[in-house]
This record gives sequence, structure tokens and C-alpha cells, in this order.
Amino acid sequence: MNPRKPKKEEVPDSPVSMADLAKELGVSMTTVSRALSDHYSIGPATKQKVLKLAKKLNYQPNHMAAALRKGKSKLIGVIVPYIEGRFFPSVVHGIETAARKAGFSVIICQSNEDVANERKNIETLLNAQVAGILVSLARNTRDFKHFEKVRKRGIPLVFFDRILEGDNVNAVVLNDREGAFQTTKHLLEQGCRRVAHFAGPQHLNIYKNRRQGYLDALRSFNLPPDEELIVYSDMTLEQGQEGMKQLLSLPNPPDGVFAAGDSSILGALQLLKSRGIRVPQDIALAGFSNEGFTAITEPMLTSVDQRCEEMGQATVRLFMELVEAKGTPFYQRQVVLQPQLFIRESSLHSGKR
Amino acid sequence: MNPRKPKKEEVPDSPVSMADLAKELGVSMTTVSRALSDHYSIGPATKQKVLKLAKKLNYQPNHMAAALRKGKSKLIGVIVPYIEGRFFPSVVHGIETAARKAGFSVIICQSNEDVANERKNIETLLNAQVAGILVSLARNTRDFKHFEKVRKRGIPLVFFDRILEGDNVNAVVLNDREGAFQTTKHLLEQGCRRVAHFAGPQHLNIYKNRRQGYLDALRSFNLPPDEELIVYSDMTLEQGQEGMKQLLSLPNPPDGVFAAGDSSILGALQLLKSRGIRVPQDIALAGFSNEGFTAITEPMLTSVDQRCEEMGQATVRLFMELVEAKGTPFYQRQVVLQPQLFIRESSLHSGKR
DNA sequence: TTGGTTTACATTAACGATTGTGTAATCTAT
DNA sequence: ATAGATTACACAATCGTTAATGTAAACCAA
Repeated sequence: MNPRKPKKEEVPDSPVSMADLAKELGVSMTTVSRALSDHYSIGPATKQKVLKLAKKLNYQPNHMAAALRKGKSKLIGVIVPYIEGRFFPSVVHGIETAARKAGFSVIICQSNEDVANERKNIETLLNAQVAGILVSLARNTRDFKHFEKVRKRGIPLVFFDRILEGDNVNAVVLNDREGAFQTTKHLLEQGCRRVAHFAGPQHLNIYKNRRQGYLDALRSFNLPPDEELIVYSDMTLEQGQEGMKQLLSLPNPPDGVFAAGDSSILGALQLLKSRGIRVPQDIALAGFSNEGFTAITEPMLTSVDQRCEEMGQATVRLFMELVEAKGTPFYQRQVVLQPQLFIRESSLHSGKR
Repeated sequence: MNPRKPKKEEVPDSPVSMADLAKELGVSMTTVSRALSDHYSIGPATKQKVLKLAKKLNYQPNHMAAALRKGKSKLIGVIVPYIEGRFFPSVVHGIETAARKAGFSVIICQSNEDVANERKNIETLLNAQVAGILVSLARNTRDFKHFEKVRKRGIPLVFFDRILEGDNVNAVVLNDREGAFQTTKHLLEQGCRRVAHFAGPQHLNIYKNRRQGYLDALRSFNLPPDEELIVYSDMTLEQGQEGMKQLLSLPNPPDGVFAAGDSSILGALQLLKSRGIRVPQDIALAGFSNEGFTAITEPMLTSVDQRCEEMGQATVRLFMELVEAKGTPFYQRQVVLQPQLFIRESSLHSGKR
């Protein structure tokens, strides 16, 4: 009568449950469940039978049910400030690829650079029963309070790229300081003697470290740091133009600029070109992030590659380690990736000496 | 004795279930459940009580349980060829934003341009009990067989950007033909009389339509199409260089090129510059996608914007419509977004005429 | 042979929410 | 006043999987 109720064997591609397998084989669901998860208490013959039938009927485990029962799903939550530009999409790409290989799916959340959204995202992910959370902090995140719940529930938490320093957390970061050091050193080796720096918000580890690397390099050349040469901003293209303008108006302008971001160095390049100042002959330039456009500008821009994909992979690897070592209570680790400097026209043969 | 078992009220932030609320209020779980979902059979007073306590105890619904029971989760699966460049990250951004607003989370999958992965992704998403699937096809997808399961299970399926034509599907696409028409027309209006075209794989709707738009424009100017002027490739930068080389070697080279992708037009620009051919004076250029770098090159590149964000939003909207109209069996709709031409230096005042 | 261990499986109760069915109590209409 | 409708809630089954506990049978050593 009821047209909805399917007759037996009528809908072969409708979901097959463990109960179906059990009935078919005349064993209990326990046996099926354990056979499928390769439990020791199931005999090899039975295991084979179960596996075979499962394949034949195209059995697909219901992850929801398992997640409900176990309190953990096969989902990984990822929180990023946004999904644009080159960096975050690439990292997400790496994460997704690595996670899927390990049998996990990835849920994406954006904080839109706001800690309030970050909080909401945490809630969302927690009650989606995610197995772990990977996060790169919003620009205005200044404390870890909202991550306490995650820790309390014992859910693996891994930070990447943007972290809060001081706290003991699991994190994958780039050696920003080293990258900045190498880049600045490179400019100095090319003959620059007054290297300026476009610095980002200093409460973010990445910008702080890049500034440090810059200072390190100056020191290694016995050059005194000059706060006049350091321009602080949010590193946008416009701010790069503005910053360059500012530097040019100094009584003693720089002969090189190392920016903690590519957009701002692009802004600087545009301004210099508009004023007829030659790059790199008059002023050498170098940026950070190895954005796609750095290989397109004229001259092409020297920049530091952040190993986006590797960072994604490493983050997932670290997450997996935490999953394995779930017993160890205060296990925490930092993975540091080595940046790679791409030297291009904007910093070569600056002609000084 | 057992240190694991928490005493009552000892762990306030441990998950609160409906059973807890029910016990606390002395009502049944049914009442709680229905109160929370605003069911008509629950009195306003009771509803208030439940809501209040839920807020007080910070009750978080367990989506897994609900999903298990209802057979549908609050997850939307998204399958894209990859997450790089400008287009797909932006669309995903739009999707994520719109989906979250509607109370859904987004699971990302990549096909890596391979239909085999697309099939796997479908399986993954289906047994993650997603509420719907949004997909942009892999390059080598030529049939819809693997989407049949989705349709059979009655799960909303929406395609975006890359679709297979002919089939009746729900889809959000750009009016590629119109965009191509406008762009080519613009080149012709600037004085070009031999406009070449870099065409992509013609089994993909987007490239086919862009070629059609190009032909439309020629016809509207009473210019005969010339297959010699159409170069087919996968639209990479290198292929753009190669294609340009090929066009230049013609007895009668073009005075303008409209490419169905920005990378290839960039390649063309590079080749022209390396040969000292002036853009736009000698040859005018225009691309498609409005990639970030089009505003950076010299000259800046004219290109068609694909409304990435809008496409993401529209896709989610269409999905939501399908959810509402779940009764209607063969509901299917196409949403067509209007492209926007960004005219830049590479196509202006080509000097002809 | 007896007692103890191992092997191989079954019983059964969760996990947390949803929902068809049932049923008092109150209300409405005649 | 009484049948019938409406309101407001409870009972209990169910989704598919997992795992603690139980228990036969077979095996081994003494």
C-alpha cells in the first residue's frame, strides 16, 4: 500500500547497514563491526566472509552513527582568516590533500580576521564533533581563552602560521626570522647600505619575527638600526605606496626596502616607477610571500616563499601525531619550516658599492 | 572510585544533552526537542522555560545525532577541481559565507581535475550524509553517471561554472558567451580587424561558450571567422606564449587577441614584449577571468570578471531553494550571472583606423 | 580429569535527537 | 450535557554503529 516502503532487494543502491550484512550472514552485528575494523577476536574465515559480502553489497559505513557513538568524527575543522590571495588557499589545498589521504574530511571556516567569528567557528566545529581543529589566528586575536574548551575536551588543536607566542601550543610555523634575515642580508650583499623595512602589526608573530630578522641582518653587517627606516602598517598595496612616499621624503632616503609582505612592496615599486626612480639601480626591493605576481612585475620582485603546501601537510601530520599520542597529556610541539628566498630582478646588481 | 566519572554539576562545560534539560525541567525529551524546534504542539510557556534553560546551560545540539536520525546533516559538500588561483578560492569563499549564514557547514573536496577523484569525492560526501552537493566539474568529466546516485538519493545537486551541457541540471553559470561577445566587440570597436582567439577545451561549456561569443562578435561586424586565428590549448601561460608565436608566424598576423583565460593572454603579452611588438598599438589583448595580475602587468590587461563571490552565493541560494522545494520531483533551474568587462590599457586606442 | 586460558562469537545497552502514536485535559458547539 | 475538536504533553521505537560484558567451545598443561 505504502508506495514509500521499498520491497526487499528492490533498491540495491539504498544504504546497506551492518545489520543487513549480519542478517545475510547469520552472524551478529558485533561480529560484522569487528570484522570490518579488523578486531582480534574475529576469526580469519569470518572476517573474509564479512569483507566479501560488504564489498559485494557495496556497504558504506555511516560515519554519523560511528561519530555519534564514539564522540569523534572523521572531520577536521580548519579556521582561517579568509580564503583569498595565494597563501591561505594553498595551505588549505595542502591540508585537504593530506587530510583526505588519512581518511579525514575538512570543514572550512573563515574568521574574516575577527576574533568574534573565531569564537563562533570554534563552537560550530566543536558541536560538529570534529576530530581536531587547525587554526590560523585572526588579526585581532590576542588571547587563547576561546581555545580552552577545545583543550578541555581533549580535541587536538594545531595552529599554523599565525600563532600567539608565549603559550605552549602545537604549531607549524615558517621561520620568518630566518627568511627576513636572508632577504635583508641579500640586499646588503648587493651593496645596499640603507635598507628600510615595511613592518606589519607587531602582535602577530609573523610580522614580529620578520622585523627581528631584518634587524639581525643589519647587526650582522654592523649597521645601526634606524627606526626612521621602519614603516609600520597593515601591508596593503596602498600603504606600500604611502610608505615609500614617506621614505623618499626623508633627508637621507633608503637604497633598499625589505617588506614583510608582497602587496606593500608592489605598491612601493609602482610609486618608484611613477617617479622615475629605477629599481634596482636606485633602490632595491624585496618582499615576502612569493605571491604569484612577483614573477610578473617589471622588474620581477625578489621574495620569500612560505612553503604553503608543505605547511598544510605538516599541520595535518602534526594533528595525526596528536591523535596517535592521545594518551600523553601535555604533548606539544612546534614544527618550523624553512623559507626559501627567490631572488629576482628587483634586488640584483643594485649598482651601489 | 572511577576517576573518569564526573560528579554532577562538576563539569559545567561538558556537553549538555536534551535529556539533561528534560530531567532538569521535569518534562519529557519530546517536549524539549519540540520546544527547541518550535513545534506547534508545545505551549508558549513551556517553550519559554525550555529555551531559557537551554541558554542558561549553554545547550549545544548534537548535529551528529540529529543527522543520524533524520538521515540528513547540516553539511554541504563542495567539489572543485582545485583550490588555487583566483577563481575557485573566491567562489568557495562565497559559498562558505552564504552557507554558514544559512546554518550549514562546508566540506571541501578537490577532484584535481580527474573524474576518478570526483567519483571518490561523491562517495565520501554521500556517506558523510551531506545535505547537498555543489560541484564544478573536472576537466576530463564527460558524463554524469557518477551523479546518478546522488539524484537517486534525492540529495540536492547544484553545478556551478563548469557543467556538462544538454543534461537537465541545476546550475549557476556565468554568461560566458556574452562576456566573450562584449570583449571581442570591444576589441573590434577599438579598430582591430583581425582578432584571434585562444580557445580552451571545447567539451567544457565555459570555453565553448567563450568561443561562440567571439564568433558572435565577428559576425556582428560582418567579419568572416577564420579558423587559422583560433588557437586551441589548455590555456596555460606557456601555451599562451606558444600560441602567440604561432599567430605571429602567419602570413597575415592578427591585430588583436581575445583569450578565454588570463594566463594565456599574459603569456602572449610576454612574448610580444620580448619581440618588441607594442601592446596595444600593434596588437591589442584581452583575457578572461580578471585575475589579480591583470591590473599589475604593463600594460594592464583588459579582462572579464567572473563574479566569483556572487557565483558562490547564488549556488548556495539555489541549493536552499532545492531544499525547500524538496517535494517537487524534477525541479531544475539555471542561474546565469552577467559578466563584467574591465577595460584596461592592453586594449585601448589600438591605433588602428 | 580438572582448572585455566584462549578463541570466536552473541547479547545488550548506549550515543543524542526525532517522531508516530497515544492520551489526558481543556475548549467549542449544539 | 455531550460529542468532537484542539491543546499540550509523554512513551517508546528508531537511526547505524560501538563496546562492555557474557559465554560457549576448544585447547593446553599438570
